Amino acid sequence: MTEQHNTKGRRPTLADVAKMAGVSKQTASRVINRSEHVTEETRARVLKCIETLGFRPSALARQLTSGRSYTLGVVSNAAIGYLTTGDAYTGMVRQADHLGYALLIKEMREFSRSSVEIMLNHLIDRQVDGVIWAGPEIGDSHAWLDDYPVNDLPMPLVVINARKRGNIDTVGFDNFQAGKIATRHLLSLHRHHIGHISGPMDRSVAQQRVEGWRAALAEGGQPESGNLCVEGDWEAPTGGPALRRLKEMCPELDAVFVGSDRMALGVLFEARQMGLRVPEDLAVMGIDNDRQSAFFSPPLTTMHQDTPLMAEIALRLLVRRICERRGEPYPESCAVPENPLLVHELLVRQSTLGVMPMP
Amino acid sequence: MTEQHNTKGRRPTLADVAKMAGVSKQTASRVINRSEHVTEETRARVLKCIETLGFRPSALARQLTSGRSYTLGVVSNAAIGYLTTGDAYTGMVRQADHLGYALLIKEMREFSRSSVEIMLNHLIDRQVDGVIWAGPEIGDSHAWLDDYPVNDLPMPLVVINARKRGNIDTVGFDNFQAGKIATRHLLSLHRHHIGHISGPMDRSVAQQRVEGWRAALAEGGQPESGNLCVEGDWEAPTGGPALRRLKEMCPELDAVFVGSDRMALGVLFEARQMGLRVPEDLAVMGIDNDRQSAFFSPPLTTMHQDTPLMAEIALRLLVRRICERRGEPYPESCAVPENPLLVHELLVRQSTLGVMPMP
DNA sequence: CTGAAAGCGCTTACAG
DNA sequence: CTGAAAGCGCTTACAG
Repeated sequence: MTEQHNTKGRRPTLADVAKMAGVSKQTASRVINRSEHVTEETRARVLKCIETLGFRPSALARQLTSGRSYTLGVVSNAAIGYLTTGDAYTGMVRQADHLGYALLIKEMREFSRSSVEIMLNHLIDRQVDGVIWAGPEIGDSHAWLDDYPVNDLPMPLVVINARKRGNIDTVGFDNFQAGKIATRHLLSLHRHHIGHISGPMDRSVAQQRVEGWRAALAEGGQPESGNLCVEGDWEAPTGGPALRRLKEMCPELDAVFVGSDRMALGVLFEARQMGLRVPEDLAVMGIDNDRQSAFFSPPLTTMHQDTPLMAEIALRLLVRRICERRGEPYPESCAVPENPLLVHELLVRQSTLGVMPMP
Repeated sequence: MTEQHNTKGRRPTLADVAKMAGVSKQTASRVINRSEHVTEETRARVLKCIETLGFRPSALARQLTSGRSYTLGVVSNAAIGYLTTGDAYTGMVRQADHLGYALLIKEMREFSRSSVEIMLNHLIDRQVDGVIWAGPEIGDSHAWLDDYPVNDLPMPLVVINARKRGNIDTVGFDNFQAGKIATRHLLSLHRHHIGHISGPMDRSVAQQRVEGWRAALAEGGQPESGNLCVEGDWEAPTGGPALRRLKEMCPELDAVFVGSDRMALGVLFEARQMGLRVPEDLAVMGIDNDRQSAFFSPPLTTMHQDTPLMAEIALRLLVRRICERRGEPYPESCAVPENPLLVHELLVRQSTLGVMPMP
């Protein structure tokens, strides 16, 4: 049975155990917390009582007295972070479970200073041991970090998916580098008019990918292509119209680096409508490596992004910080670098290469 | 500032407020909890002290004494439920936020009776107000519900994404009906060899979709097609091989109802390889309405499934149950039906219809 | 090794 | 309308 009840009809408490075992609550507590200083005999007796009473300590009471909740706050923005957030949850939940923490999920829609404070206060009031700030960086959504005394917070905080700032722990991808590598790949195919379809330009991720693309163009001696940029919204429907705009701007367009695989799907769709052969007339590559892009038509060259891994690393870093603050040793698995910047991996498929991969 | 400190250097407590205002803790508490029985004058004085001290009540202490945590436990299986779970989170987080609850996420990998009990005990120990059992039904993962005294749990529980059983609150989709409607659509196109590619057959969702497909075939006078079923794993890579199998089993195959949009993408890919025209030679339809399927090649006919909505409804039902147990009125928005069974919507696109939708 | 006391920060009866 | 006391179920010093 899940619930044992004592004579009073409530859950058994430590006091019940102590009474039954004929010891003090303190000693019973020692047994539960595996303290050394208990006779083997006493321990056995107490354990037996715990067993027969079906006693389990109240996590709440423990949290209140010990100041440790084994709960991590996750602040996200489900409405906007949608896909990436979903993938990130996978990694965080898995790792939290592994390290013995529960995740307390809260959502934010608005990023004013006062909203941020309300959110942090909520988490402080619930005494979470640490916080992962997981909403995507939109406009100045993360500006508060610049002048907020983050180190005065009662718990450590790790930011994911945002630009690095100051000495605030941040875990994310090197989107600048990713944009560069993607564009270099297109350059290596001897394309001379390499356009870009970006995500929303108020997103730091989108900005960094654009910057990487421009840097590679300059490096490759084609800085003039740097104007061939049209803004999308990450989703498939904006891919097609953006492609048409690019074609208008530059009829010789022979390659496009698309800021997300989803928009790239829209581009491939529109290219077909326009009678453009991919990759012969137009090389197309995406970024993110959605799990379906290998089956696009043609299969999409992209940059693989391991979002669950990123989230796992963020969680480990957070646990490391928690332990450090309390002067405890941290689990070996939490020995991650201080400011990990993950890299995407180039995945070449038919949409740029034009030959079938081996079956 | 987030943190105000009293002279002792800790967060101010109710006692600090009471002392400063020259009232009892009880009265201070009344002000915080908006009790009627306080003089306007006293209230003002206490509020002022709260303000200057920067006092905020400890959520933990309140939970311990009031027996209410405004936290909902969500038990999922991120590793397996991946996409659906991600979409469901979106709805749950949004609705929880709206109703003033936080979500405590826990993951399960294994579904033995003892694992289930450990999980429930964890949640009980943390005094969650209610639980959403969100892992997908795999094999006998939900068998424990058949003989578990769910009503003896200290909190209400709502199951999503699983077969309805007994008087346990369940929220989900009518996958049987969805399979039927999908197949009827193919029948209406005068297809005579309608195959099916299912999800993993140990999943109740996959089973129900198969059953719906068979029921429609029987109803349409083509029961013999009921053998044309090949099992996939929900993901794109299994779609192609499954299509080849079906073609071997029945060279006249002229339509296929695919158990997920992702597998359907694999099917479309393979159909191209095989030189089959879609929909002329083979009508293809999926189910789920992934956000990209409108841009497949050709755009995929599918059944729209509003997973976030399902999750929202589950959360509302749970909050309703919580309030009912405590004899409190529940928010108007929580007046959902007792056992909502959501329906998919048929979305006809080119992969079955063969004409371009209006632009 | 073990225990009596105080405390975590609130709320819930019970009085007045 | 207001308050003194007890209690929620533990843990943390402090003694012995």
